[in-house]
Amino acid sequence: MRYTHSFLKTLKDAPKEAELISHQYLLRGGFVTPLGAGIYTYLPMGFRVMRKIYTIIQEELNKIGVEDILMPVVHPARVWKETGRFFEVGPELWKIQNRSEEDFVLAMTHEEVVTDAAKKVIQSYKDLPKLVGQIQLKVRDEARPRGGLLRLREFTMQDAYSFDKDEKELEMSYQKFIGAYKKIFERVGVKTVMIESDTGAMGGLGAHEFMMITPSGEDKIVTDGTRAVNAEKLGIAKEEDVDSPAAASKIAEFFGTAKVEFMRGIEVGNIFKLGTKYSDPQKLNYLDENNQQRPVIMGSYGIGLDRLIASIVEASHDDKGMIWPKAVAPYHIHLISIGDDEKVWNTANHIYEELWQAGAEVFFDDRLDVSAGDKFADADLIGIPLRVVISSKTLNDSSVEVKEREKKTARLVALNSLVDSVRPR
RNA sequence: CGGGGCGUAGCGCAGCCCGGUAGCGCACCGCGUUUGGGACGCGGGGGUCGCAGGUUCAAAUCCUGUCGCCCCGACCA
Repeated sequence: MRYTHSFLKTLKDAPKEAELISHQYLLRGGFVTPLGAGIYTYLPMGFRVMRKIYTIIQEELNKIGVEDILMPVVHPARVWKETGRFFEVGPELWKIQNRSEEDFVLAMTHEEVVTDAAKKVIQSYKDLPKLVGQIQLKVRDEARPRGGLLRLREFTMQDAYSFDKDEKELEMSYQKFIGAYKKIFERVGVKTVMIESDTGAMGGLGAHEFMMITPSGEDKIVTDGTRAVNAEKLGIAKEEDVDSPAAASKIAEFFGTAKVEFMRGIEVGNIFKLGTKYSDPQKLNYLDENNQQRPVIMGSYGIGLDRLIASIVEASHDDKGMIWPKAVAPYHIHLISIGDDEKVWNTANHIYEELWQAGAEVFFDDRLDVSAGDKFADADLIGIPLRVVISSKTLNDSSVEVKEREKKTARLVALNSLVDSVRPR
């Protein structure tokens, strides 16, 4: 893509509503733009990052046997009434009515819908186990959206579901997802810790969360160095509570020690052993080897994509802008031409075409009336991992400048070996 | 939902206290000079001052209501 053709517009000043660094840079860099509180449009740069993450998640889940499906965002209230969550969940569940005043809900999550679909597939122990998943919008009437992409009213989530015949098999599915999630977070460049958590409105037998540790996170974590737990599970609301007498007994009971540390994190993923929480009320049963009806044992597994994008920026930036890990960067290469010299211009255009043909995704700052400093500042802000600069300064020696976003210094590469040296492998 | 803050051009802000024909920087348009770290000169375009009432000869400014956005807390799959 050429800058002059792109829908991109960068900002020098961050909009005043943005406090978190990820929020500021994503707005300034033209990755997203707000429509309302907790509701965002993904602009081309941001959407490219979203699609990179989408693909990585799908690849890793497919590897453990998850099949991709796509469930609706508008749900007839029927299934939510079957499980009782229509009445239990509270105002976060976005309820709507159609013209006939029939109740519908917007997809806060998809357990009910996937369970309903599974009834048509799973009848026998021979139909188990099964793993399905999707990447789809979730809609929640959040009391307070916040932190840019950290807490949204409408967001994109990967959610997958396991169906097993007993808890032992569920544990195997659960472990598969833990493995896949660790690979996903590693590939997108986010360091996470897995902690024990409450099951909340999801219900079930147990749950874990994947946390990226950062002071800007809204979740609180207590750890003794080996195990970690969501502070809310211990009834701890803030850091000072860790030292309170009320918390002491719970901490001792959970960890077997009083020496614990308090941290903050962003919850980028969560996994639940649902058990029969949904299969019981929705009557998702199977016939076992002895002709006995048994409820299917379920698990659910989710990653918030928007939140993950914000987390990557929180984890990887400097005072000039974002620094995207290669795997999720909107483009591989940020190509810049300096000045309006004809030879520079022709060379840059030629390189642009060659790089695309070589399989590199290239963003070309082809503006002729913009100063070098302006272009460098934009490149640093947008944070594409590799920068290639074409200017008469180096072109006279038949070389071009190449610089990694995370490095301070550039290197010169011979023009005739450039494409081969910077193409993605 | 409680507490606090803010709504003036795409973005950042001043003007409001003390009412009198709306201003600055960035961005944008034209011409020219520039081009290795957010260039310069000259000339331009863009605003129902969030919205609705009220007070007044006159309201961005004062009063009332309302909507929106942000932050803290409660809540949070």
